[in-house]
Amino acid sequence: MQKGFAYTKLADRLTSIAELSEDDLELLTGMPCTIGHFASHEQLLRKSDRPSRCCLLLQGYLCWKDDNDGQITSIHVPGDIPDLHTMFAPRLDSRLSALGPTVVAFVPHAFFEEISASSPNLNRALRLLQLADAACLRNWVINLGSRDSLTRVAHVMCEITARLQAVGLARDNQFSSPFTQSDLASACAISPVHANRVVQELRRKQILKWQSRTITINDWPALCRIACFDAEYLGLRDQAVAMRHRPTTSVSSTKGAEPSITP
Amino acid sequence: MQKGFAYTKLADRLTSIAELSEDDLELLTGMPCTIGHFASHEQLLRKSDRPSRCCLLLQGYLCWKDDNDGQITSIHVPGDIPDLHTMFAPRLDSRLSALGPTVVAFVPHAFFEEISASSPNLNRALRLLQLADAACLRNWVINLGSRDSLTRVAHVMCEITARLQAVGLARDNQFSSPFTQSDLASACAISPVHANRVVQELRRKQILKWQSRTITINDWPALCRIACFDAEYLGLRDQAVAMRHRPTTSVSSTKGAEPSITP
DNA sequence: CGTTCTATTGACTCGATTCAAACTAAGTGG
DNA sequence: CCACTTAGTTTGAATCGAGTCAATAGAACG
Repeated sequence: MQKGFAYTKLADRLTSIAELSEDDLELLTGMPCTIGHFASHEQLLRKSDRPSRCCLLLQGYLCWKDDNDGQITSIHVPGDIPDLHTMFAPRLDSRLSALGPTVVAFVPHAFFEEISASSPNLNRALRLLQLADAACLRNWVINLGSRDSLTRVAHVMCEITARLQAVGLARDNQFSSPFTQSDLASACAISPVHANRVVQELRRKQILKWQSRTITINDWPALCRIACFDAEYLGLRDQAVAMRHRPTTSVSSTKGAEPSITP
Repeated sequence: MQKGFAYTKLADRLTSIAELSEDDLELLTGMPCTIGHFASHEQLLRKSDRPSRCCLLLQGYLCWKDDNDGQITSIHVPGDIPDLHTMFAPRLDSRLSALGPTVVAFVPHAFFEEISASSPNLNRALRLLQLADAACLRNWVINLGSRDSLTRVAHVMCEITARLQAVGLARDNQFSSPFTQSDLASACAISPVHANRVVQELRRKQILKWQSRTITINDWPALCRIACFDAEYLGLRDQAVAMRHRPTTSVSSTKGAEPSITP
């Protein structure tokens, strides 16, 4: 059951960026994995680790965080494989930590090697997954480099929302936010105090709500406008297509409700 | 002659990050390319382009620059292939421009596909080249996100120096700087005026000289200290090894002197 | 039901931006 | 070869966005 869940998450993500055949999806069902649960701020990978498996995020949020200053350099949502690059270069220069409670499927590097060798489609999809991460990084540089704090925060909100939606979550513009305002501040490279003031401004403008660990985007167009957000860099295909193999389910209900997997 | 020059640049760069056999190097010599010259601030790739070839930088500097705000997200030195990712996803989200006059070898995507298929070593080397770019991006995020202007500028200086040295340039801690202080400012996400003040501070502290389009690092250890620079993220192998197939030449003389290639 | 983590508020400070002007180097054409 | 033009660098003064510090309020958790 959990393995089937892991399969679904990966399939959703890969089909959001590349076209896969029925055979490709069939190959994915053979994915071996073990499930791991992590508490908020727990570290999945440290700088010294030399992993031989990847982390496929199933539920919650992960982030890459610099060892020295705690700067968050990327945020990941279910379906992502934040450490896919460890297949080719196992060296790490920062740590992978959980933002809120998370569920992860550990998949041996070997599996991805196999499917890359067997299917050109899957090989391409995995490469695009890596490129999407790189594109996000470039966008993150732009965000920190040339936008004021309000725009930055809005942009991070937009990115999270869009990426969740690409894998069938947050369809109603609402998603769970188990992370703190300090986490948001680390992502936007502003102080926690100022992050709070910006969030309040977004609330005052009726653009979003953030209460009881849930964020609701009330005015998506306005948020995008403030954020200068253009989803193109995410490399997503037509989103309707992306969900084709998986009819709409209750997944889109509030707080990122999911098949419950408890530790 | 020029083709041989292009071969050398690529070989230097690839051996700086991966071990290659004699056969691998032999394969590289078959690289087809056409040479292109560009003036300062000229654009090699625009957002709308869908290239079928890569740019191997032979001389000078290239940078990726955001279309909207001009933020520089990465800087490239000879031996780099800034647009290697266009092989897999030809979409661009920013523009590739020259920082100062540059010489570039255009290499068809097909060539890299061929050598990746023929040699696992080369395949790995090219993947590492992409990963090194991603690591630089992550580092760039940290630079903009959590360091003050002096540290940022120092860090960019360190990165350029280290990357030049990895391919046998700037061995005497001196290199040509055809870019302006405004370019440096765009890279560090500070105002041109402030960039100037920071450069002056580095000069006053006797850490570097910057005159007649040449930068000389007088106090490398001090610069690294200010910059919090640790070259590990560049993914370089032992630098002595990297240059093994190419005995020291006059390349290391001042101002990045090179076999002259004129338009 | 207290402890702890998170969010909120106000006052003060500071790094960096902006604007404007002056200065210098590097081309360009007569 | 010099006068003119243009691009780049340098300087000072005023301003502002964001950080810091410190104290309070509120929510979550055992």
